[in-house]
Amino acid sequence: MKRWTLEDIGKLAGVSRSTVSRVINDQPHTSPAVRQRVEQVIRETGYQPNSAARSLASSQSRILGLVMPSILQSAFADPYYALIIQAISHACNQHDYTPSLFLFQSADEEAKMSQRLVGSGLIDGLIVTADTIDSQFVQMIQPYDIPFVQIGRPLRESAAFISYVDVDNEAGAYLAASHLIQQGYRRIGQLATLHNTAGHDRDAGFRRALLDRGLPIDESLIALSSFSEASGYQAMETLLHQEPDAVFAQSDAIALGAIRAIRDHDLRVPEDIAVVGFDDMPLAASASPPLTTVRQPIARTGKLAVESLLDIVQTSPQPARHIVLPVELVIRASSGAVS
Amino acid sequence: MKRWTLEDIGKLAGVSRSTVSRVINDQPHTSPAVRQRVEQVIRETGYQPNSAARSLASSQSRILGLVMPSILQSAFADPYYALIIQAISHACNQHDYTPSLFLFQSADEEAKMSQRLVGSGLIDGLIVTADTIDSQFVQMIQPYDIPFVQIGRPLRESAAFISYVDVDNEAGAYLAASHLIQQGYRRIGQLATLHNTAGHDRDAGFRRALLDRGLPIDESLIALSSFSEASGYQAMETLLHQEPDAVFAQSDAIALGAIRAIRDHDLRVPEDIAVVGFDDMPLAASASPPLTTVRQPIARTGKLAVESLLDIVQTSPQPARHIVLPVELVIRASSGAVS
DNA sequence: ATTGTGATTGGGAGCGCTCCCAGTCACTGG
DNA sequence: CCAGTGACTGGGAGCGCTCCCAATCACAAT
Repeated sequence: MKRWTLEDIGKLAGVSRSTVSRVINDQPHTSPAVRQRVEQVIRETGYQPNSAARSLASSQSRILGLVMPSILQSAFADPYYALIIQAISHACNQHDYTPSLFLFQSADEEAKMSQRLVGSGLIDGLIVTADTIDSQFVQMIQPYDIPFVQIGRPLRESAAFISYVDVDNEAGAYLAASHLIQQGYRRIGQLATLHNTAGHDRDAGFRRALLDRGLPIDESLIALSSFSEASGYQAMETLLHQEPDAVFAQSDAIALGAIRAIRDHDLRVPEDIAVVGFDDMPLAASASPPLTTVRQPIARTGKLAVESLLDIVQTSPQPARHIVLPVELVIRASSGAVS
Repeated sequence: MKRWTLEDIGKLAGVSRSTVSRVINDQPHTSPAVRQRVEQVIRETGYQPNSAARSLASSQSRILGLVMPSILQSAFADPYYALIIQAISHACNQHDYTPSLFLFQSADEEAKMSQRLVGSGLIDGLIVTADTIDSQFVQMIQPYDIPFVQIGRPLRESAAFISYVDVDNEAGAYLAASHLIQQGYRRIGQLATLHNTAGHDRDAGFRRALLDRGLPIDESLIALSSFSEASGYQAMETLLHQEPDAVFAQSDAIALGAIRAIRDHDLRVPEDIAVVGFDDMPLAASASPPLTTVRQPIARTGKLAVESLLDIVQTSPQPARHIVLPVELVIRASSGAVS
């Protein structure tokens, strides 16, 4: 299978390299007749432009980097990442961009790779799921003027200069907690992760809901967890000593772990303890009992991250944009509201 | 931050473009003194070779494609994929390659993208997690002589000409079933997925174990599932009617779903029904009860896939290589062998 | 018929690298 | 002392595209 070049195609179609290029790039100034002939030849030959040559000449690679810094290592198994990766991949496909993956296993690897990442022109832009460590990684890439957007609000004050896409974690947690309060629960616990801004914001929303309804905030009812099922299980076991009548888990994985812990201690959900999660993962609907949770639009998040990034890549520098997507409460059996 | 070129660096170090190139690519025929001076300048300037130019001149992109065809869509949330992606990413980092992700949402997208994928020279090689649909995708890319390896044995007879890395699914299932038999269970069910070769091989191992011990194979004790927790739950509910005393689930996710179903029906694991899974996902150890399962070396699978692929990329055509990794049975409480 | 206008078209000049060959240099052996 | 031998080094010639400008052409206006 021969490797065709623009010149070859031009020769076959009886036109010049330039004209073929115009046809391929959908540029104006080509007569319909010529265009058609060229397209015909391209179809017949199965010609594909060489991407290296394109990149070199245009200094655009049409590759986007998807960066997940080292901290996430353990949490990476959370289906959230699978979904966000899927969404980003799909958006890239649609825009004829290629997503490349950069998972760092250690700070060293992170430092070494990020140099190469931004200096070599390999990628046109970066999507960073940063969380806690944005400080390091983002600061490292700042000097290079490479376009990037974060998924999730950055922790640092530099946030104003950084474009990001996030969901309204605070409002979501507020909804979740309010719902529990409305159901009549009073000793409402929280399984919190303060590792990242999502965790902080959810914590803030939780507290605001309690305050709004005049409930006291009992710190002993807040147990720390990380974003995993196993960790949720452990945190819930601790929390059980405080005898909560309901619990807001900062993610569905945590909630599932909590439910397992509750049941292992011969208590029932929601009769003894109601549970609300966050994320609305596919598993939430089919859990036992079906999980009341805050649905966040993961697919939209990924899509918007790609599209914002492309906007920045394709136009000149522009002010940072901050997108915050709404969330909604999905009420199922685990919070006692439906039988 | 200036974009340096080889020529710039050469000028600064008082040598030619070619010499700098030799230093960067670790080629011989450069005096230590010169080499050192050049390296010094590179360090000071933070020079990074332009990858587009490199690719164009060398016709090597140092990018590897990771392809997950459309069928997997739904199953993608299985932590297996997160782990394999992590392993591949890590191996790529180590070898200075960049992994790019190609997830196809539909057969159309698959067809359209795969053209671009193999024709444009964007990638040096492909890792395909193919399963059922290998027939289509692999056949599509065969004509282009692009190097690729599959993860998981191909279904088709063309298997002999395709390089792959797989785990010994048959032996694993055999171990699992034998273990149950040895524990004294007799009505042993299976939650099977026949979607891919892994499923077929596990089924084969399961049957061989029963035959070897002189147990009858009762088809009504085999329920079909796909690779998800929810699906495992449903399949187990069906299987419950047959009153098995033990069940082999073809994946941990399925096993977890099965356990949930069993408990929802007020039965106990392992007292009423013993459960064995497959994969040894992180969750398996911390499940309730901890899950007896077949551990497969996912990280090694990914690493070997990358390394086999690089072997093919970097050397001339060679016979297809078939790697089958061993698995081991990890005995925990869910099979009744330990309290 | 002549000039002007805008839409098309062709080709030169790179993009920054690798590959290859020819040239340079210091030594060696005859 | 000179050809012969290596180890180095420099620079030409692309890789296959995009970008830009000059050239061409058809057609309308003068």
